[in-house]
Amino acid sequence: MLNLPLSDALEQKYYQSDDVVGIARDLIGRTIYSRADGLLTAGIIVETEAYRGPEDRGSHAFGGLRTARNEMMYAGGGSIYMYICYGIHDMLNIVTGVEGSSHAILIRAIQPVIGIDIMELRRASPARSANRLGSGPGLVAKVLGLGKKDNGRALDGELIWVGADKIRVDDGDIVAAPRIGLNIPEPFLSIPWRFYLKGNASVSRK
DNA sequence: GCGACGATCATCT
DNA sequence: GATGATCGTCGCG
Repeated sequence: MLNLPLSDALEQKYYQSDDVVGIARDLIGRTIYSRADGLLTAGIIVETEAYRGPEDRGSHAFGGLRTARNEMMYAGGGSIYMYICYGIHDMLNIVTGVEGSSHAILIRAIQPVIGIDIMELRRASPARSANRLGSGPGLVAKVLGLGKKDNGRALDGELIWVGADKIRVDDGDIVAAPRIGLNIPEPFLSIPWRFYLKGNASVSRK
């Protein structure tokens, strides 16, 4: 097995900013690592979506809603919020902001880097190519081996973390677009809080 | 390549 | 009882 150098985990301070949209954009090009099942997997984050706490109609915390499901959104930045969508898919979110602010970032797509063979085993049906293994929010959680059981885990380098290192990303290579799959009224529907790496083969299909 | 649709169930009303 | 921050398959031509 190749002994690749791993990037150290971003410090917790990184996640405390109130600018969830800025962090969602900054995460593009960083690597997310998982040791689920004791198996190392990692991928470059190439697509994210910001959900801005109580004032964003698309957020699970809109209006200050607080339930058993979204409780982790209020825990403060540096942990993950996981929930099940459509009864089938686990969604991986990174919580940001200070305690009580309830901002979160959905990781929509990763470009596989480490543990590609493991990711292929975790996929029920075979992907067309390695680049497509994590090209959608449900697939990201699946290939990283993460599920609702991991809700609230800290991004501290134990089970899961985002590396401090970042590949070079030109500002013009990040596209800002409306978020996917929401059924909400304007102006929230068209807010360009989805970010992705232009031309990258691992970005989710529209 | 693209649009339509069914799967499947935790969560909220 | 209705609904989703989705995905894979099917039919088309």
